[in-house]
Amino acid sequence: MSTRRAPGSITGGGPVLPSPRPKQTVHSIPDPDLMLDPKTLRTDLDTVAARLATRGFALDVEAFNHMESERKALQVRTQELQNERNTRSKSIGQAKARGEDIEPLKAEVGRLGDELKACEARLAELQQSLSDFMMGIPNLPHESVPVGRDEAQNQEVRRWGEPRRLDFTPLDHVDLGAPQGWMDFEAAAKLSGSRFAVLRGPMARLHRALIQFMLDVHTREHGYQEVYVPYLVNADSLRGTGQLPKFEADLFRMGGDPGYYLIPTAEVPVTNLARDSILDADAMPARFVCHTPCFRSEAGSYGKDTRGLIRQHQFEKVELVQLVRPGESWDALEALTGHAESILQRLELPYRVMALCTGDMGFAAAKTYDIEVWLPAQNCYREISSCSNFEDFQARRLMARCRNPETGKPELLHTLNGSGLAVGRTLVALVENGQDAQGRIHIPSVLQPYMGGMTVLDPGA
RNA sequence: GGAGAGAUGGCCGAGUGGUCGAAGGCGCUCCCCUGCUAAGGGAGUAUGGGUCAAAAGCCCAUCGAGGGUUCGAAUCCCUCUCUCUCCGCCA
Repeated sequence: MSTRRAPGSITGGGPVLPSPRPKQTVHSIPDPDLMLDPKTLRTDLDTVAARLATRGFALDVEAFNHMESERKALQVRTQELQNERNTRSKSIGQAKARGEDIEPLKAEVGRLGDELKACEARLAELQQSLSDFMMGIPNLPHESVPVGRDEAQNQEVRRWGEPRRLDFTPLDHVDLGAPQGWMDFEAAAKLSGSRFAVLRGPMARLHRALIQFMLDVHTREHGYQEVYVPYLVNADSLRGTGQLPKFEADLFRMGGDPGYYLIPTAEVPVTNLARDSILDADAMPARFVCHTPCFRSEAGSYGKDTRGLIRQHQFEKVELVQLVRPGESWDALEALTGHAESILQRLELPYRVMALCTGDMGFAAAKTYDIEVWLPAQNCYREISSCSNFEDFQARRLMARCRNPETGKPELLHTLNGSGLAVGRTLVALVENGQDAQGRIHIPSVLQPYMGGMTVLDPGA
């Protein structure tokens, strides 16, 4: 994952684990793992192209049509040949059982095999190209998404809280934390390099308190089930949520054979819980909350946010993930965004909610709200959470389905996720918004129980 | 890390080259019978894909994954993954 959006979503649901129950297999003739619905693509290509254009994605309609018509002809022919081989082989078996001479029959079917092999090979190749092509197509934006080219066209949806009026010049979190040794970037640079941090004493505790607080709110009040997951995942999982193949440069990859990747967000392991499975309707809206470290290479962000905790190779995040029935995901997105907002409200941190425009959304999202928190030292709002509905885009890659209780048939579920919240950035906001003229940092009351009753971080104490 | 065993449908479990997408049992659904309950009888019960405007139908694929042998593979060969047992080591 990179700097910007990562897929995420939320949906309502009891704190019930999906009971994955694997099952699956597909193959032989590779079914392309697609992102958009292949049927829509075939039947309504022009509309799709037009909607993608609003995101600045130029769909090569001609290339698609070309591959698709060839695929169709080839697949039909291949299946015909397979059918013929099957029936003839079957009759050979019967002839043999009757004690007839089967040599001539064998020779005949053998000839058939050559064409079949060629067809299968070409079809596999073509399916692969088609799959690669489709894997590169981003999701269709929802109609409510503002059309725009970049960040500047994002729309503010609402604002909560008033930035505090200060009668002194606010310090940023580095100036507030580093002199005390609460934040130590030099030590981190020695241990690892740039874009790492060491926290000490009360700051480390405050950081931990935030995590506990967020998990408690989401599990107790918002109906999420807490999950603990691996921080190293395989390539299949990253493909499922869309980080691969396009964004490999944003990831840390481990050496060795399995080639594990460090997770860039808990979205990857948590959403992949549903991979290759069919969830029962009664498990259905499934809501998960998960605290993990996140690792991002931040390739291409040289010189950006180099100071402080804002952009790190390693940071903690509490992630909200929802798996919902299609048709419920838009309500779920609003709910999930509200769950993330409620953390900021309780922490008394002013924020605003932005609807990302078509050009600024992540690859897999149908719609994304960014929540931006007020940072007095920067005198602006900065992203602290990104909440997205992916509809069935991720689910199609994941083969994540749920059973429709009416029809009894499996159907693709919808995935959502959002940060609830990014812990490092929340710490930054807390420190900067909570400062006073003496450089003390006031702890919001909801956090005090997690700090042993401490009400203030005092550099003099 | 060493030694061995295994992976089949929602579950259990047959199946070592041919009519097996897969016996049988369990579970589940529907129907019949039965004044409740219990018992009994019958039918159905995987997933993905193609063709089609769509449905039906037809067809293809799937017995952990990938490759190979063969006219034909759940069954034979190779590679990989995962699970279990024992030993060692560790948190």
